[in-house]
Amino acid sequence: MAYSPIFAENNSYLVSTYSDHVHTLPTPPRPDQLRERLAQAGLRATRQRLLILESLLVLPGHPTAEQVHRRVAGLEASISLGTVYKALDSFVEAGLTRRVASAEGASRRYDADCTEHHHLFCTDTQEIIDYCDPQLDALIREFFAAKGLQNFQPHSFSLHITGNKVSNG
Amino acid sequence: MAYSPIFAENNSYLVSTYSDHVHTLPTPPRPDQLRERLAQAGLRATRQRLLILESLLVLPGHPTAEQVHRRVAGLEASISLGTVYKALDSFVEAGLTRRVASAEGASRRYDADCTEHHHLFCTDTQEIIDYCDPQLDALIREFFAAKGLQNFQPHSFSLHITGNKVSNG
DNA sequence: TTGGCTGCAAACTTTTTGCAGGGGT
DNA sequence: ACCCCTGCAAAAAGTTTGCAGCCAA
Repeated sequence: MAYSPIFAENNSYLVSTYSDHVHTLPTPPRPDQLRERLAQAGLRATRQRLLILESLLVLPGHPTAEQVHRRVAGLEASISLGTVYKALDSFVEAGLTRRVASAEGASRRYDADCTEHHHLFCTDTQEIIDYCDPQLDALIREFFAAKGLQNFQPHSFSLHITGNKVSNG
Repeated sequence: MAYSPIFAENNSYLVSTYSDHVHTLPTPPRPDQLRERLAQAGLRATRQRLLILESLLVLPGHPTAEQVHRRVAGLEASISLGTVYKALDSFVEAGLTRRVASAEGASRRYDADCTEHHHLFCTDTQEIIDYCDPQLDALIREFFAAKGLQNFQPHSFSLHITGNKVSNG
């Protein structure tokens, strides 16, 4: 069973990573890797941005700007929430980060993982769980390759699976 | 080709209905049908709620509270935006309405269609297009029936397809 | 050195809340 | 008649913006 432990961020949403194939807990990336990613995106590697990007990669799940700010502020006392918003906007524009589609919750959520993946929404706990499955990806791509969509060219697919965790599935 | 005309609501998102199988433009429901739906949900059929529910069903796509309010206010001069919010909350809680997951846009969007369907996100026009395909539903359900998810019981699936409209797909 | 980035604070948008009064059942 | 629902307005929550100064390239 590939199921990660659950992390709590205050009393907000719980998030974890769920994959039938690989299970990778976020590994804190090395500073030079962060610099590299920022440089490739054409963004300056300031202290703040390094911490913001690292937080995005490290924080379990799909943090809000507020949550990113909380973590960064813990490491670097005086960072402004406005800076976090501006940085996240830049990241999204540069393709470094995605905004996550979610129906619940007031705040926008961000995901540093720009690779294709799916989401499990637990109705009980409000968790948003990442789900990776190349087999499923292939199935969907084959379906649309065979069937096609008139007048629409699909680029990426993300399946939203709503349900709830059970003790034994 | 089953492709509906596109509707504009001011200069906000364009929305239309897209289905490979059936193409139904929202038909204004009869008042007694609206009453029925509210009664079944255990909600009082006030003038305001009838108009709000009707607007949800009639407005093309996935309107925000603001958009619902604009339409209702056009028919019933003095309705409060707060009332729209409260009513929509009740509807969601009663299962009459869903909140739509979306990454873009500041405001929450609502969908009176609680049947299972999927969404096309056009990166060019920002449209959110409904997509119905029982064949796709079956494919996904079969996949998870066969493969299963450990520790998770799926209830519903919604595929988010990002791409863009083309003149000839 | 220079222009992008930061901090701060004000403004703005969206959503929630409290309460008195009205209308559905 | 009861009490859920509405209107109003204030407040809370979330996000954007403007500008002076700073710092990465």
